[in-house]
Amino acid sequence: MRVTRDGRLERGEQSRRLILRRAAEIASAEGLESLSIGRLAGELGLSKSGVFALFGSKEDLQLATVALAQQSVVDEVVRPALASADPLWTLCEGWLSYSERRVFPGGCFFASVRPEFDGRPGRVRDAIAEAGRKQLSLIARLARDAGLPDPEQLAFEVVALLDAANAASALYDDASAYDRARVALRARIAMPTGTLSSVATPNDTSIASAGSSTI
Amino acid sequence: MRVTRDGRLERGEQSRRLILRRAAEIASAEGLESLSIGRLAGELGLSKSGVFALFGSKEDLQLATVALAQQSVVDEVVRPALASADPLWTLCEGWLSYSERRVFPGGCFFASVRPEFDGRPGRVRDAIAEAGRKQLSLIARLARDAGLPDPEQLAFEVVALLDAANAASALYDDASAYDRARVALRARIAMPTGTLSSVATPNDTSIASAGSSTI
DNA sequence: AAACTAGTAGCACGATCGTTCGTATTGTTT
DNA sequence: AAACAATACGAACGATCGTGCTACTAGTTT
Repeated sequence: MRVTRDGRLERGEQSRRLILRRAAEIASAEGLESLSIGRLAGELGLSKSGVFALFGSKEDLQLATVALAQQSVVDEVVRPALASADPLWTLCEGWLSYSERRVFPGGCFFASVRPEFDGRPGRVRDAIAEAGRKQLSLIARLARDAGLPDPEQLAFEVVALLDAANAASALYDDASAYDRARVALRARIAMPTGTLSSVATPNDTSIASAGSSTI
Repeated sequence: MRVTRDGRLERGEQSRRLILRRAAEIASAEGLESLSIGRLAGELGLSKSGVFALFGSKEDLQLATVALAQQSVVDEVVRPALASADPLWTLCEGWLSYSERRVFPGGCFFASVRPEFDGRPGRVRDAIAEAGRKQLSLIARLARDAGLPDPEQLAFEVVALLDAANAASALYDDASAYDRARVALRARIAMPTGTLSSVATPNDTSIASAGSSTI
């Protein structure tokens, strides 16, 4: 048994994190295919073969990038929402803020890479689709918990509004799209006016355990 | 003055059409950057330099591809809608059908290429953004003509639903997304039940004159 | 101290990229 | 007939792509 972490693995993980952070930035702005190993190495001052060896293949690098983005959304949006008093609204508002604050420079990572891969089969497409399905089912579950009618239909409409705000802000540099989305969302989701309860039980279900096998 | 068309130009236009049709197919499924001149030439049995010479540069090829896709949407969706009795609903239904029928194999061409270019400045991005703005303003105008309140807000929501249906069907192979969009659209747009009037005056305004300088 | 392991770099490979050049072919104009 | 114009091709360019191989360094295990 070892009481201290392996320094080599630790160094590797740190390098992977550095690379993946940059990879997610590039992918959110220009797509997962514009993400080249040589470019990553050049921008980070590393060797091409070194970056390659840390992931084994380009596809595995893309998969790890998707996993990082997913984890980022779970940590910064999903978990706080699940711990709030009005999870559905908090999730929507948190997601809009997440896109608006440009945590990734191109806005929502998944909105950027989705059209690129929805046409070609493979593990990357499957990972992206799985993330989207989780988002949809989570919203539907929260809508059902909130007693709203036809939760699946509502989830579809909510995701549509979120994505539209992200797309419009990215393409037109028009931040008012977020307000349009908020207006539409408010009309469909009951929103608390004066309740402020930041403490709640963070009951993590299946959502929080997502994509950590590669990193 | 010439009474007959120049045979050389005619041959060139035909080649350009052949190439652009294929280019739009590839781009709608895999993106405008996965569109390589060599690949186009190989799949069509042409020479790489020949394809290149017909457009002058890769960027001009991409611009011409965008223009072709835009013209296709105008011809198959916008024009029939403007000539119908209920333009707004006909536009939405026609657009959904256009995506669902897979006129382009990847679904909506613009939904596929938008995220790829919304992060990098250039003429291609400008062309895509301009097409999106035209779509938005057309829907808003039709909503205003129909007497619906807050046309700009409605246009935002309509486009959101259209895009979401297209995205879901492409990523999940789930055709029911189109029905979800129809349900949501029906709730927001008055739809005629028994009126059938296929004849109307096709008053083309600014929409029909789009993107024909390159071809 | 020796054996082993994970990360990192250098170099080279075949393939493909966009682009350029020279040239042949075909159609139009004079 | 000659001069010109547009399409089309083949070959080659420099650059970049993903990947494989070899060697070196640093950290762990025996």
